[in-house]
Amino acid sequence: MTVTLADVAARAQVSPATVSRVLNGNYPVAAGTRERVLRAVDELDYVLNGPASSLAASASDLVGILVNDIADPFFGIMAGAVQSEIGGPGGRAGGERLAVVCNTGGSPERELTYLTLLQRQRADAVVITGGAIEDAEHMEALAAKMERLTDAGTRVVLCGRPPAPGTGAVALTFDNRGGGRRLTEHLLGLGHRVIGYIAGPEERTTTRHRLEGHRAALAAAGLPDGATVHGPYDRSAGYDAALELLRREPSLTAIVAANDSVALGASAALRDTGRRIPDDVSVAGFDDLPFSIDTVPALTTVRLPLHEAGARAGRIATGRENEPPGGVATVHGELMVRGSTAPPRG
Amino acid sequence: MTVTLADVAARAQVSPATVSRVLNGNYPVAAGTRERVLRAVDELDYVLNGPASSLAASASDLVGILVNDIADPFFGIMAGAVQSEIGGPGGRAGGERLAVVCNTGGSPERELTYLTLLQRQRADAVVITGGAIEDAEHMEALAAKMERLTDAGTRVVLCGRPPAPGTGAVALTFDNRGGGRRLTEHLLGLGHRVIGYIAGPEERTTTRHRLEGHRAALAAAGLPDGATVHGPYDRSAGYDAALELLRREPSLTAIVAANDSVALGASAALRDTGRRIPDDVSVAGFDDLPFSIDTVPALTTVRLPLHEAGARAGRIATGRENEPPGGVATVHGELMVRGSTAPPRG
DNA sequence: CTGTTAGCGCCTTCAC
DNA sequence: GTGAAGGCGCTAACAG
Repeated sequence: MTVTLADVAARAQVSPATVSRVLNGNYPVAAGTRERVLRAVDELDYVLNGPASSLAASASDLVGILVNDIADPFFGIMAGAVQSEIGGPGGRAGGERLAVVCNTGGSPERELTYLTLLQRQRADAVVITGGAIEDAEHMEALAAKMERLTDAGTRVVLCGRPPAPGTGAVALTFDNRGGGRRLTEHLLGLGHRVIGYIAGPEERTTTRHRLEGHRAALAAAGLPDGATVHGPYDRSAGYDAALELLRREPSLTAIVAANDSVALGASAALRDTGRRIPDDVSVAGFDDLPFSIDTVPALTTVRLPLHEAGARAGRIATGRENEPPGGVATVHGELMVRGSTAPPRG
Repeated sequence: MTVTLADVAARAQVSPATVSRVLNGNYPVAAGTRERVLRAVDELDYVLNGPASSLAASASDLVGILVNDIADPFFGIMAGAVQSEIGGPGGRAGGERLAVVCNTGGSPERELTYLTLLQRQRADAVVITGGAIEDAEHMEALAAKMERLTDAGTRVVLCGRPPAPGTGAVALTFDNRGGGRRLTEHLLGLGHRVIGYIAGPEERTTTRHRLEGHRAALAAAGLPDGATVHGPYDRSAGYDAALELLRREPSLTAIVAANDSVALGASAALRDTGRRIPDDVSVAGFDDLPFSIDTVPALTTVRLPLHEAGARAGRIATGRENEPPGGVATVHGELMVRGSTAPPRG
């Protein structure tokens, strides 16, 4: 008993094709006819059948967005930005595209599964956010999957992830290495010599690059690698890791965290153990999430233009912006020096 | 070109119908046959055509989630929880649902537009998060739309929004009024008598209920309404509003904010104007977002079980949990007393 | 500018 | 347990 295009056509006394043309707006239709059709649509309260259109046109208005965790503002900001740019005119059937957000939880299998699901939906485009997992087998499977997607006409854009050559995917890479390096250079410049590092999970490009940047700065200053602890990118991991660092290196005067959430946890651990920031220990994060400016003292960090990057990814994904030369663009971070870092005592 | 079900059938030497049955797993198929089919699927790298299945089966595996702003953890947490329960990857073929997250930005029109888009996709279910807009015309249009959705078999679940009687939608309502009341009672108990209130945008149920709870507590204590400023639910609005409150009511000893982000901004304003929290002014928020425990001092607030509520909404939306009696359940908040509130000086 | 004619790829009664 | 047909609702050539 659902209303179909044919019903609308009958009521408007035109052919189904004409109704389709009016609804998709990509074909010339006489104003009077259009008027009649739209009125019929309204009167019958007709809603186009998406699956049927997609099947017939072999194209859908779905855009997939892969994120590690949508509850994490790092991903939420990018996802929101992508979304804000994928709609608008130019698309089919009113030009309204829908964002399918997929939480991978950082799991390689789910990443692949979601891409298959998106492929099944014949998604118009896919934006994959966040760093990649550095497992040879998975990388290969992922590359194959991305290649199949691009072959099928689905635009694939990596946002905050290194390029995947040969897959046809466009990459907006974050300069995690450079940001990590500048951050540590800042601490070295303040006079710190014993710096603990709380890294993210192993086997992730983001983790590795930020750590490499940190160590590059140390090496350039003639210093050896400091104590390092790995853990998830969340607050409680930062808390635990800070305690561990303090145990292993009681003389440290600064802690660099892999991201702001981790830095938040580390700060709490320092406070809970009676240390003051930055008087006793300086703390720095990465990303500059919104809350970072409101910590006390405000967090020194590296600002990543997450919104801008996501928006650009969305535009490229929907063909509203040309892809960067070579399909790769690097997005740089900006060092934000705030109150949580200061010269060491003594 | 693209591999279809028929290709798989040919390779496995069975009929298309059999392949369909294997893939959907809902009909008995001989083990040997299934084996052959799955091998063919694998060899041909076949991926089901979602739109085609949806059309034929007149059902899709898409679940819509409406949020005001996915970059806001309040919504991100709920969206993530819904997603974790709707049966994404991990299950067998057929039970894999995708979440379509729609950012309404709090706009009534976009809310309706997205619902229409979801209806067009023949979404399996729709979860609408966050408070409702209290505009008669919009409420009516929204109710009509929800009714049409439920009539078409789409389950509609409201998460953190008052019930919409007669629409067939299930509601998990937040007890904003009760939470707001308990929070203010806490401040009154500490001895505060001049309390400023930073409310959310007008014409939203969440705003109104929290404010009503606040005023109910004041009234019960025989106190008149205090100074109130309305604004968006974000940090900068809180900053500005706090300055405005201080101007209008220099003697206030406490500020209650409509939510934690607003409280964060208000706190910053207090600090920037040389006031100490809670010594000079107590501050309280609402929601207990993850960052709230890490502010200094930690924020007194009302904890809303966002994850639990979202997860439950997801289960109800996918029929894995029965709907509550009468289609309505109230979710209560918990007062979290922390360091940002203390007795007023003097 | 508008109607006619074929499918798009799959699911789903029916038979066997 | 499996195959054969019909149709889901729409779009996209073609004509006219």
